[in-house]
Parts: sequence; structure tokens; C-alpha cells
Amino acid sequence: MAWLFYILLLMSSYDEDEAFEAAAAPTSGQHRPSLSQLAMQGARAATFGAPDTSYLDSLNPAQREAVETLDGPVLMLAGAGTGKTKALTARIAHLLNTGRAQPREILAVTFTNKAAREMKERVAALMGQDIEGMPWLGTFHSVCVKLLRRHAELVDLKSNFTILDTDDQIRLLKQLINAEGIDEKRWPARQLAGVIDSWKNRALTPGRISGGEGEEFNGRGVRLYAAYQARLQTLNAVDFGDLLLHVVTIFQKHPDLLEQYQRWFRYILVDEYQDTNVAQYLWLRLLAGGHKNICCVGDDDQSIYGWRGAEVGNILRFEKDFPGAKVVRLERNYRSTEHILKAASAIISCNKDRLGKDLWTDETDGEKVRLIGHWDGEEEARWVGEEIEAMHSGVSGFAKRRKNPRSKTPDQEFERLTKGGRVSEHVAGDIHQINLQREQALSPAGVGNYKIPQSVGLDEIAILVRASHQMRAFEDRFLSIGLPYRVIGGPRFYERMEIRDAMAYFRVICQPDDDLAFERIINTPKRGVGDKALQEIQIAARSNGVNLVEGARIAVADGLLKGKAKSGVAQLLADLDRWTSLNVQQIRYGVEDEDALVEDVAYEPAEISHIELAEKILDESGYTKMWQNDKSPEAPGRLENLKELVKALEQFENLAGFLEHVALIMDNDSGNDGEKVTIMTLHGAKGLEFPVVFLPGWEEGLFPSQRSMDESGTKGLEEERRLAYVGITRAEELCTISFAANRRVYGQWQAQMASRFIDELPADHVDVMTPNGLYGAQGNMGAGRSLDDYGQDSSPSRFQERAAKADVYNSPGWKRMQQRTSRAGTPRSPVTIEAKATVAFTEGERVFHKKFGYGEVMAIEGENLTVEFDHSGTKKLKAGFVLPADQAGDVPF
DNA sequence: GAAGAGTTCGTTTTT
DNA sequence: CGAACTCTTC
Repeated sequence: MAWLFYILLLMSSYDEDEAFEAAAAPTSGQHRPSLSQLAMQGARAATFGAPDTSYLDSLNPAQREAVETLDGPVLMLAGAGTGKTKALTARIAHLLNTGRAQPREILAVTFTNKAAREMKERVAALMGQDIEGMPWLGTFHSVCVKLLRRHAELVDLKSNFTILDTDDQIRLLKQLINAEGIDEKRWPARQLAGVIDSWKNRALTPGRISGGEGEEFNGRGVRLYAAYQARLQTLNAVDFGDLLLHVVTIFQKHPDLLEQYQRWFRYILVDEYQDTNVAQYLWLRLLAGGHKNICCVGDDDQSIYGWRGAEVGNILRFEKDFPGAKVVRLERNYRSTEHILKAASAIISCNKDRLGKDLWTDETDGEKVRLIGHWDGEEEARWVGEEIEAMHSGVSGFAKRRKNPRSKTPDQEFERLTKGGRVSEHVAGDIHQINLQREQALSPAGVGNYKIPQSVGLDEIAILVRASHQMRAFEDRFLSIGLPYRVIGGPRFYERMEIRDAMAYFRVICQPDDDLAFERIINTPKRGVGDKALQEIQIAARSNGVNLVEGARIAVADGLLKGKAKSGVAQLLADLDRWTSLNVQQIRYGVEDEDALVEDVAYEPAEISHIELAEKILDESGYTKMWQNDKSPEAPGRLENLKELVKALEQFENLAGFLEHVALIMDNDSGNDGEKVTIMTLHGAKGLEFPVVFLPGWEEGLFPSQRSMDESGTKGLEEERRLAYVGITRAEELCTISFAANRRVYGQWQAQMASRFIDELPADHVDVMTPNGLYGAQGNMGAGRSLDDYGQDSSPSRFQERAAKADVYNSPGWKRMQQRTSRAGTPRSPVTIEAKATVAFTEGERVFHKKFGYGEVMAIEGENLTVEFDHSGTKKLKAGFVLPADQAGDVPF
């Protein structure tokens, strides 16, 4: 067998002599020094002369203190927009520069890949060099995967274990619940997954679950948890929670190993410490236990992931955990104007249990936070759309007043406005000679001097919502007015069906114990393997104590399968064997030498590249053909996605490496494809900033969310309040909060009350607008439809009840707004119109169906029609589902 | 095994 | 209301 000759690839070996040479000689273009080599320079410089510490000069005193306190525990309390990443990266540079640590001796953990990436880039920029030398800068999960692959056998796993995502997790739990004879309806797998996750977040293994907790899930939670863990082990798989938990277990059981890592990781840095859960906290405490050189950065006011197991307590308790810790507060904000900061501070100060920070800024002028109420959710969306158009075209007052537009040059500004015009000469100030290349709405065509209005770019604008269903109204509206937008946080590439199918093939190749993947592909594409055949295979596997692939082999050999199933499975097995023999296997992971951890990976030699193999698999399995033969409108898109998938493989050494990437990196950045307004949730916006931010839907029950308050009481409310704080502090120049008096909730109209957070806004920093405030005399309220359609019980009157106590309600603006909303009419209680009129059809009549489109009635049997649709073939359906074609215009679709 | 009928249940989400 | 799921029927 050819692959007996293993190649050992040293991924990042460290050669001291080379480092010395590099430090001594000026570097040439080809041979640039690595980070470790630079660190050596630092070490030498520390001995023989001053290292270059110019990165310290741009830090403010607080940042500088946080950067220069290198030894011992440090807690950096960094408010929103206070330059925390800057401080963190400068600190890493300083550690290297002062010769305190080699790049591989620094453990730096973040929560998201994005944050990790940014940190790598910025450290690299500071050090003027590539990031190769920092192997332990990454997310908690990616660092844990590396550790766990090295020591998998200590928790009875093989180092090529699979990482299951939530989907696999649920499917597995479903199987277990059914096996226990529990009604999956009453005790859904989702819920069990939630319970198990919360146990894992708190580092509770099945054996450690105490009395009361055992009652979870109908008293069978613990047993199912144990069964689940056992099943994961036979599948040689882990879930996300396990990545941390297994490593914690290993460290707890093997003090000698822990000690080794404590020595290896001389300095630890943690980003977003307020988001750590118990397992992560234990993990950090174990690793920092020796030297206590740990620097945690966080903001208790931005802790918004409590519902996912994050413990604000971790950050509140830091000084107790690490006595003598240095606490540094970063309070100078470089992002927002004073009005925005004051509004955010006023809200967050209503929370108890804070470490307390006061953000301040030099940016004293700017726009007040705007507050506006609307009649209903659709109107809110319409207003926001019009505001954005006004800003974008430079018509709005804000766009004109704006001091520091982000757009860099008049050319860009003009190109944005005209989509193609060019500035040919800059005359003076904002007057430019312009050569218009085609008809422009903005100005007459031709060459001439024009004043370019200042405008707001669409990608400077974000709409941040509490719940994703709020996005719908904005999407609908923006679609109809043709405003480009981008939704962040939709369904992700790697969660699509075709991608998961393809990856299931790769998974079986890389890790034959992955039964979940095998189940997924055994009849995809169709091989005539139904439930019965699968059952036979499962029985064969179980009774022989082998995985499903081997079980299938036995089932075929013993003649347990018949007909199509038999030949189908046999063919699949032969294919799998062939593909497996072509796969580049990773054979060893992680080798250490005496006093350093050398990250290395060993591979078998490849006969064909993993990319060719992937194409071969998709092709020979018939999977590609399956979609080619598919007539559904999604099919071409899916084939396109498969091509994308193969392309993505190029960046990886082998299939296994790719699978790991996919499991850990759910890339959500859907590229910068043009200038668009961003629509996203408040959670998704953490860490981001935008010049202009809209915060719609500030209504009781929606924000703060009812469920949050029901489930977690005051704690929940305080987390919602932190979310409000996060939202406001995303804005740099202009922040607009809005709410609607009426909103459709699950199809029912509901009168809404303004959010209590609105009561907490400081009137001095808020500009209360009337609904038709900024532009034109035509109020939105009356535009285009009769508001008398709404009935009784005006919710604006409910606002009145609270008007006395809240700051903002005493402003003239609020009173004007209130007048308008009440004059416009009062909301009507919901009326559901049962419009199920019986319609008689005749043969040959043209009809319309919501899904199938237009067609012709071919035959009638009582209620049942046979309709030949223009584009969807002939169908039999009940008369109630189609309309006469001439009435179809009434049906929006 | 696919189409269509009926049912249920509705936050936030990274890894 | 509408997506996602299951159940029914051919």
C-alpha cells in the first residue's frame, strides 16, 4: 500500500539559530522574520537597548496602564467604543517586544472567529509581520479542538473525532428519545438538547448532576444525557459543549498535564470575558492557576448572552478569584457623540449589579437621539425607508449638517449619487466640475460645475432589531421601494441541505464511525433503501458491535437486504471503499518537545488531491446528477452551492481539515457585495459600529421581550436593558429609536405600549419627533389608506398614563406626536374575515392557485377539480384552494 | 414516495 | 399569519 510512507510536515517548527541570523541581518524581501523571530529581537533589545515601543504612544493613560501591566492578573473593563481591541493587541505586542513570551507561549481566546481574525490581523500589523507564529490565538472552541485532538484518548476518543453541529445533535437525541419509548411530542428533542447544553455550559457531567436537576425532562434527563454521551463516544464524536468540557475533564484528571500547559502558556488573554460560561471559566482558572498571568477584557454592561449560559458573575467576581488583580477602566469613548453616550448611560444606569463605568467623550456636539412613534409596524418600516432615502440622496438635514462623513472623496460621494458619473475636476470646496456620463436624476446631463451634496452611504446605516421576525416588515418595504439591503444572520451556507449532504459523504470517508453521516447519505440520492432496509442494517451493526458501514457490509453479505436495496447498498459500499483509499488521512496530531509545544500534523501521501476526490465523490455517488435531474426552481442554485463548496476546499490540506473548519467556523460575513443597508439583530450587532443606527420596535413585550422577563424576571429585564445599551452605543452620529402603537403579532393586531426603556431616556439628549416630522407636510398617517379601519381602545391613551412620570413625555414633540396618533383614529379590535365563499367552477375556466399559478379546469367531481396548470403540470385539488383567474389580483403572493 | 391537507407553534445565537 | 412539521391519500 502506497500510503505506508508517511510524510511528516512540521507546521511551525522553531529554529533558534535561524532566529538569531534573522535578528542580526537586515531582512530581505523573501526572508521576512516570523513573529517569534521578532520576539527574539525584542528579547535581545531588552537586554542590549530599547525595543521599538512606538505602539504605546497612541494609547491613552488607561489603555497604556492595561498594556504595561504585564504580569499578574489584570481585569480590563472596557466600555463600548473605548479601544479595547487596540489595548489588547498592543498588550500582545508588548509581551513579545519585552521578551516576556514567545508567540506560542501566549494563549489568547475570543468568542467569535471574526474577533480572532481581527486580533490576528492587528497584531500582525503592529509587529509588521505575518500571524503564523501565534498558534494559540483563537476561539475557545478552536483552541479546545487542538488540545482535544492531542489528548483524545484520555477521554476515550480517537483523535479524528467528528464535531457534531446542532442539527446532528437533535437527530441523535430524537433517536435516543424514541428508543426510550418517550413520546417525542411531549418531550421534544430540542428541549432536551437545551437542557443538556445548559448542563455542559456549567461543566456538569452526567455523574455530577444534583438532585433537583435530575427532574428535568420528565425525570429522565440525566439518564438520556448519559446515554447521549455514551452514544457520542461510540460515534467517535463530540458536540460543541464537549469541546470545552472534555478538556476541563482532562486537566482535572491529569494534574501533570495541566502543569505542563500552565508552563507552556505563560500569558493568557481573554476577550469578552463577560460572555464566558462556567465551563470556560473553569478552563481559564485551571490554565492560569500557576502563574496567574491572565488578562481578561470585558464589559459587564454588554453581557447579553445569559440565556446561552454566560455568567456575568464571572466578571463581577474577578477580583475575588485573583486577589491583587489590577482593575483598569477604559471609559473614554472614541465612537459616539455625547448625546448618544448620555442616552445609553441613562438607560444602563437603571441596572443594579454593575461594576460601574462612566463613558465620556470630547465629541460634544452632534445630533440628539431621535425618538418617534408610529401607528403600526408597517408605517414604522415605511418611515425608516423614507428617512434612509432622504439621507442617501443628501436631502435630509442630518446629511447636510454632518461633520465627518465617512465617504472619503468627492468622487466616491458622487459616484454613489449618480451611479456612474465622474468628477473631472475639483474646483473649490465642495464645488466640482462634473462630467456626467449618462442621464442623471440629480442634475442636468453634461459637463458643468456642481455642488455635490453630502450624503450618507447605505453601508453606513444599520437597522437593529430585537427579534428577527421584525426584519420582515423592513425587507418588504425596502424591496418595494428598491432600497438595497443586506440581512445578517439568515440561513448559512453550511446549513443548506445540499452542503450538509455533500459533507456527510466526506464525513463517512474521514471517520467511518460517524453513523449519523452514513444515515444521511445511505439513500441520498435514492438507492431504494427505505426504513426497512435501514433497520436491517442497524440491527446487523448493533448485534455485531460495529458501525453502520460495517453493519451494512454484513447485511449485504448475509443476504438480509433484497432487490434494489441490496444492489444499492453494495454499490455504495464499494464506492466508499474506493474513495476512502484515495483519501489523504491525517495520521498524527500534535507532537511536543522538551519544553515547548510544537504543533505538527502528519499526513499520508495523496494519490489525487482532496479536491479531485471531492468532485469524484459527488459525481460517482450520483449526487450531482440527482440535482441536475431535479426540476424544482432551487436545483440550479444548489448545484451552484456545490461548486462553491468544492472551491472552498482549495484552502485546506485535506477533507478532514475542511470538515473541522466548517464545524467551527460558521462564516456569517456575506461579503461586501455593494452598498447596502444592514438589517440585523441587536445580538448580532455587538462589536460593530455604524454612523447611523435605527432601533425600531421599542415596545413592551417585544423589547424588553416578554419571554425574557417571564423566564428570568429582573435578571432577564436587566439583560434586555443591556441589549438596549448595546444597541444605542453602536451609533456613531445618529441614533433613532422608534415604536409602534399597533403591531400584528401572529396575525393578530395588538395594541402596543411604548417600552419602559423609553421612560428611561434623558429628555435633554432626546429629540422627540412627530410622525411626519422631518420632511414635508403630508403625514404618513393619512397617506394612502384610511385609518378609520382601526377600531376601539386607543393605545396612545395608555401612553398618557405614564406621561406624568417620564422625562420625554413632557416635551412638546411628544405631545404633538400623541395628538397625531390619537387624531388619526383608534385601533380596531382584530377582525378576522372568513372569506371562504363557495365558488362554483365550470370546465375550461381559468383559475389561479397560490402555489401553482394559473391554470385551466379540466374536470370537476364535486369538490374536486382537475386543473392543468400552465407551469406546474396537472393537479387534482379541492375547489377551495383555487380562485377564478380574474380574482387572482386580490391575492398577494 | 410525493402532493396536498392538517397541525402546531411561535426570542435572541456562536461555536 | 406563515414556516415547519406530521398525517393522509393515491
